[in-house]
Amino acid sequence: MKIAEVSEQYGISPDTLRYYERIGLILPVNRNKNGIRDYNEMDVKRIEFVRRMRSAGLSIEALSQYMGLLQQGVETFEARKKILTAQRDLLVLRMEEMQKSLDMLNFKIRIYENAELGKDLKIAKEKSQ
Amino acid sequence: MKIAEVSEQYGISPDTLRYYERIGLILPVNRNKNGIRDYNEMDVKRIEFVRRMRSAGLSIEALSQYMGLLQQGVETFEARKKILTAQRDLLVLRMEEMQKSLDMLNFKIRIYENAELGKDLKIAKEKSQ
DNA sequence: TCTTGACTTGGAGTGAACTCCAAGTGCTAA
DNA sequence: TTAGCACTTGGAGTTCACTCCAAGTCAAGA
Repeated sequence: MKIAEVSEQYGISPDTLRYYERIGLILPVNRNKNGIRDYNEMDVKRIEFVRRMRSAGLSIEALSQYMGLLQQGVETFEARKKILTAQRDLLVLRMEEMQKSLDMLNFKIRIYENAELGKDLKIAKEKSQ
Repeated sequence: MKIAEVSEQYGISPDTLRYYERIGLILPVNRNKNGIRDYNEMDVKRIEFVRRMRSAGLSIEALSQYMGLLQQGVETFEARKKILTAQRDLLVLRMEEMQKSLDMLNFKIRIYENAELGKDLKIAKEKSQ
């Protein structure tokens, strides 16, 4: 799979994909005889994971750490789990915060709706007189 | 209320509070005779709102727009509601994305937990022989 | 054969949101 | 009255995460 296809499939620009490789967030991708990147299934799976996690707000730093450990075999299991659970806990906190903000937004929106209703009622009242 | 107290209370640095004022995200705050900012209840309420919304990921741009309209009286009700509902919808989308990421994270964590369990079982098995 | 287009590289540039800094002012406590 | 501290300002610097650029290579199609 070439960079353009991967880019298309996951909505990550080729520049970003190369950037991820450059900073070590994803492993160096195999090249064909012309030096063109040829992403294999494993690469693509990892990119999918990274995309998901980035879209949830995980930092590149945390992901880089995790992806690094992935390369170092079974003895890093515990460390990997630690990173993932820490990130999971952070994510849950962020979501709780967001829920509070959502409630606040909905509350305010309801106020605007009621205000409109009030206006309508006033208009209706005026018309009825 | 002085800037240090507001900063303390909402976990926003004095620099950030001044920055918000500078870019028009919050109104110019009244000063005492020495030119020191003296936040009133209204200021503080707005700061609280901004903090909540920023922590949920709303952009400063969207918030600035909204805060601007707040200053322009009743005829901006509709526009304000529009901004808030648009932001609410964005927020809901983000939260849905995050939920998917959370599911994925939990799934991976469970794998690590099971792997550990497997290791334990293997050890137990070795011991029993 | 020539052009087109996708790719390569290293490095520079961008935008959002802060964060820091230097120089200065003015209350307060010793 | 002098030291210390919290504040003021405008502007510069930082961080994160891309995003763009110039110059070059290569292969396939007209």
